[in-house]
Amino acid sequence: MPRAGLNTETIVKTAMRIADEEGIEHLTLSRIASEFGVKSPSLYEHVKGIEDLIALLKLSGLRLMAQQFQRAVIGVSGDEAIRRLSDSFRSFVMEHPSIYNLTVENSVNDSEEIRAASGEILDIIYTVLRSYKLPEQMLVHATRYLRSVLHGFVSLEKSGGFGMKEDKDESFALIRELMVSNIKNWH
Amino acid sequence: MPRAGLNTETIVKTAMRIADEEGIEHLTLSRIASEFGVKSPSLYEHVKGIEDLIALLKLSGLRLMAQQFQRAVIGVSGDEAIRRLSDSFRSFVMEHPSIYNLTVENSVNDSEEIRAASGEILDIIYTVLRSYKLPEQMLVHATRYLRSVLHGFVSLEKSGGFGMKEDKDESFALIRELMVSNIKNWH
DNA sequence: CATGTTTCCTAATTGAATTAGGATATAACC
DNA sequence: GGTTATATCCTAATTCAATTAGGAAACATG
Repeated sequence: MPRAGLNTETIVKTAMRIADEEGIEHLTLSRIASEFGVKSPSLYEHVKGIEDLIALLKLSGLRLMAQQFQRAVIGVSGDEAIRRLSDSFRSFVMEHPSIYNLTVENSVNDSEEIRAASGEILDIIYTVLRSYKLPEQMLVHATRYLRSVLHGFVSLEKSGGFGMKEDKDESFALIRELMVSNIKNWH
Repeated sequence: MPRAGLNTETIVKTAMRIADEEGIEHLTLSRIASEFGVKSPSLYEHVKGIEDLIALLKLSGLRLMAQQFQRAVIGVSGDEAIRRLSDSFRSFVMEHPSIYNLTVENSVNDSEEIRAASGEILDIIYTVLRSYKLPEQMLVHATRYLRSVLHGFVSLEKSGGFGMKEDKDESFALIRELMVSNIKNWH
């Protein structure tokens, strides 16, 4: 019987798809293996185990997020950069609900690579907000505010916390503009 | 050998403690059973299974939250009510990090009781914001804004997303006042 | 104290994660 | 092409959590 041609990258990609489409609770090594027509022990040649795989998913998610945010703010700054970043943030979470959840949890066990990718994302936000010339300490608070609003909105939206009625796009647009105004007039 | 005197309520309480103190990933029926000096099958006399228990935890958490929010805003209104609600929100999440996570996820499988408890919490927020006399549609947006900021801040704080440096209490106080101001001047 | 019910038990099943060790496909080299 | 080495995948077996079946003894009730 020929080999399946597995490798770490394809396993991570497939795992990401399963997690986002079917929910992280359905992500098992057996489930992934069956996707490739192999048995679960075969995966251990390519990933150390389920925890290692989850860490790889998290890293992959963080890097993808950093890339998308980076692209979103290329060539723009100030209010428009906040808008682009916000929309990009929301899109990422819509597209990768389960992976996004992984990226939010910080742990003392996180690898250097994961820390670096997280840091990169944070740097993008800082860079965007730095153009507003706030004092350094206020920059920290403003960044926390921006992150809180974005994370809060999209995770509540994702988890069905906003109910059916009333347009969520409208809420988001409104809140996004409120944020822009707040940061512009930060005191 | 005498009986352990188990009942649904004490099991839920113990489960809540284990989840919040040790993390939801350590919450197993065996772990709970060992806490009472019994074996895991014994628990099935009192809860239908682990999923049922989680649902009970969620309901219990929602009711506790509703109660604490209710108490926090008794006798106050307007800006001060927003402040009390915000602080109460943050305290709850600090005290019950794992249970809070359960309360955030909405599901089509949620029982009527869970929906009712969720609705009660939402009603408290609506009541607080209603005193600002916004048009009904804006009330929806403003509520979503308030919930986003609170949920966003406390979950990022809880997950270690804000790093070590800079005082988080100060960030929270600042952001809370910004929220108050935004709602007061909602346009 | 006799009886019925409830509570807790042991034993057994299922499914996921994991490890050990083996077979063979593929690669590397002569 | 043939030989050898390595990598990839396998089966078999272990552990642990959840669950179910069925039994025994505690407790409540009269």
